[in-house]
Amino acid sequence: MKKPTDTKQQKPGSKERILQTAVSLFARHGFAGAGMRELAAEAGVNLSMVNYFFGSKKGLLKEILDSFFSGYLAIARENLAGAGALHAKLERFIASAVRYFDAERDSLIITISELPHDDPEIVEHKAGWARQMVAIINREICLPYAAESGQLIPPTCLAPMLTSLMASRFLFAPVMEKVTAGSYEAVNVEAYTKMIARILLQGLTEPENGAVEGYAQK
Amino acid sequence: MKKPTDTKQQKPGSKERILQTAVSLFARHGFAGAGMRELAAEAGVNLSMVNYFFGSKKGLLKEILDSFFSGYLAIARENLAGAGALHAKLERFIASAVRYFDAERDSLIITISELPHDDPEIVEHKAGWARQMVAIINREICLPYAAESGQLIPPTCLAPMLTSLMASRFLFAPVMEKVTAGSYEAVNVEAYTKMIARILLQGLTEPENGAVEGYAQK
Amino acid sequence: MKKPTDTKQQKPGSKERILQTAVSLFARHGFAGAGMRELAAEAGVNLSMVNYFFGSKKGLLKEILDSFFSGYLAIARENLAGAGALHAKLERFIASAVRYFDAERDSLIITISELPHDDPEIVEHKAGWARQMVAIINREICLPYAAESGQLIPPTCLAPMLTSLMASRFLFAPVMEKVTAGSYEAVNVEAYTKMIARILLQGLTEPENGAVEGYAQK
Amino acid sequence: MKKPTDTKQQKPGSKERILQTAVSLFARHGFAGAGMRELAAEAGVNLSMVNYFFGSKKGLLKEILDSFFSGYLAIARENLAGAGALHAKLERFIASAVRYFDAERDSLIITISELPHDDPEIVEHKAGWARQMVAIINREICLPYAAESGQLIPPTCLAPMLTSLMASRFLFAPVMEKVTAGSYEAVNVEAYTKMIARILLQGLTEPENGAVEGYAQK
DNA sequence: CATGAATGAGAATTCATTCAT
DNA sequence: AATGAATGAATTCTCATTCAT
Repeated sequence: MKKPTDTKQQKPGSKERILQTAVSLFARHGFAGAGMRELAAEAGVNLSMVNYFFGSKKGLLKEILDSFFSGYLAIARENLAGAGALHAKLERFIASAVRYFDAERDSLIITISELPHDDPEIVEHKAGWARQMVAIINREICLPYAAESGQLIPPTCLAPMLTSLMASRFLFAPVMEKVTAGSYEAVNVEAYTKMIARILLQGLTEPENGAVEGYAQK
Repeated sequence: MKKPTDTKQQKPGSKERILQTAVSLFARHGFAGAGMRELAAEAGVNLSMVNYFFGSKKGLLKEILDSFFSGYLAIARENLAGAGALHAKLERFIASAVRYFDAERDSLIITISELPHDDPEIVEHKAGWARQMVAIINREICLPYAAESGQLIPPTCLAPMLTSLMASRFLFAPVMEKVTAGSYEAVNVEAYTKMIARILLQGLTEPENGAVEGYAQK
Repeated sequence: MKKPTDTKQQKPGSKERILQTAVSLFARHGFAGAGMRELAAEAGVNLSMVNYFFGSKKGLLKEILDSFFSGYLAIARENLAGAGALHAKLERFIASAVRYFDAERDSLIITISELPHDDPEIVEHKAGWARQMVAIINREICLPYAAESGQLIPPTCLAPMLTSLMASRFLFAPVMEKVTAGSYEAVNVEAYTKMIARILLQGLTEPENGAVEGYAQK
Repeated sequence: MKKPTDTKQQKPGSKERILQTAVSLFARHGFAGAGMRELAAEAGVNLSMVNYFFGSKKGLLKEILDSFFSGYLAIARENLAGAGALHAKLERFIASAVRYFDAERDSLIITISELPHDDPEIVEHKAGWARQMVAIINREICLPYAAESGQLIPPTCLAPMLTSLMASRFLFAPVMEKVTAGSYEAVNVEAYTKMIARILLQGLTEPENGAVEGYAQK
């Protein structure tokens, strides 16, 4: 029945298409605000297929969260673990994470936006991932930092701070685009990464070197 | 005939009660995820009264956003404007803003969580407030900072960064509470404020003085 | 939206204003389709006033029906009763009735459109008026006509026919205006009256004289 | 799995059953006055099925209007087009149309009753059909009649007149039944058709032949 | 006369999900 | 793997009406 030459037949990859469409839709309307009818229509798939593949709407959300968290966690592990100066590791981590956030904007938005909501099933799911993340931050940043500086920053504070700071650009994007009438993207991701790294490592005061280069000013 | 104080009416403050309940409910379930039935029940009010007072569910959201944004904006104006060293003003602003975020946790969560969603009516509403905030940040922080350091940070980047950083604790709270099994609040707001101010002003490296005091460790 | 000479205080005649607004509103949206909120707003009156004056929405409808029917009945009585040739009386009646329909378009539309609907309370109300109308038509048209021609047309057939025929222009107006793109009114009421009288008295065949004068052709 | 003897199985034809029930219900209560709950209950169908099949309440109305108009239009085309004397064609048309109106009473009532209401979406829908009807009336009646008699009757006047006249019996039926206490149907459809044809072709005056036979009086 | 708050039922529509095919 | 019909609860919002002031 399958005709590979038939252009109308693009059935292969329904599951993947549902997932991608869901990511886009949940990011745009929020999880609760997105409808499965719209999802099915936009993915070009029969409505029942969503439940067939993912069990339920929540199942879809979990898969998206899992995918995002596991990627984020992997980046943290790769860049923060091992030997090396703390500030160098942090710089590497920020660069990788921001690049990841940029590539997975929609998943990031879903994850962050759904964070405060209190569906117990979902909260526990997120907590599982967060625990791992907090452990890494604690081991690789907080403890070394306390050792060398004497200052103790709890990882349950630092992890949110770091993540929020790096995510800010993407969370606020839709509004900021309206504010600047479209020129928001003028600051590219590399410049954005440098800003964050500088602020996080040196703070806003006492700049030692010149202006950040790499982002155009219109 | 208007009496600002409580009158002898049988249902004192229905409108106010609806608003407060909505804030709590939207923060817990998200705007789309909250139902007006539940809202009415929780506020002890007839379902129709919501529409009677606020026109629609969106009207309710707008009122919440307006209230939060106007307070945030006022704090920015009060603490950032006028003479004084940049870092001192920033420190003041952070202290006030975090205190405000803490007092208005739910409204903060609603505002931040709804930021990326794309209802045109709401986006434009938020953009109006954001424009004002960006203008202040630009005038009071970005421009002075560029003058003294030569570094240019666009206000459309800095405003989200600042806000996200200060909001992180509250955004992640429900998940972090699960992670630390309830001891998240052990870090009090003052300590949190100091952390943010230090990071923002001095960065994570080159600590000059001792550990942050003021938050207990269990 | 506001008349410059008129102040906000236009309270005299609230009842009358409600009635006129209701006529217009019911004609536009149908009785069931019109809302009392809209009515109150359009009449510039507090919602409760409608019930205060008319008891209920149905009471308002009854008053409108009564007003229209009584006028129609009076015209029938005035023009059909008494001596004179049948065709002369009919001609007079048609002229008066069409003029009346034209002046009371909205009430006519309400009356005709609500005719088939089956609210028992309203049906009985209408039947009361219809009975009187049928009696007149029978006495003044059907019986004389049967006497002179031998043909018996039941008044319960003739009354609807006459009324429908004369009302057709007004019933179909909104649609016909779209059909002819606004030039529907080019045929004025006098010409329309003559057409109906001619058709009713002589039929479409065997015309004896020239074209109807009095309506412009674009 | 199918049990042909199972009387519980009444699933086939849900869509058709909804349509028929809607016709009956809209005719009884008017479009706005009819509720979809009642419709679903009466059709023995889940409430959601209405939207599933017809998209919306309006969609249902459109389908009813389309069905009625297309039948009416077909009758006009079949009976009025082609060669033959005008009066003969008219007589044929009236006979067919009245028979059609009789068979589709409810749809007729819906169509006529909703004519004056001003939902733009519906008005345009109706205007599309009316345009076609007017064109036929013009080509097949008005123009030939003007040619042979010198009298010009605009089709936008004649089409409503004809339709109203033929519809009068059905529009007024519920009220007239109350007036005559049930004997309204005594005048059967054939007699009614003859009356209309006679009036339309010869008028009420100058009867040449005897009384109309064919309707019994009980 | 007039108002504004309040009510409870009901409006149409959409929801996520299921099931038989 | 895929479809379309079906379900029943839930959605937001509007309805006509009432009542105390």
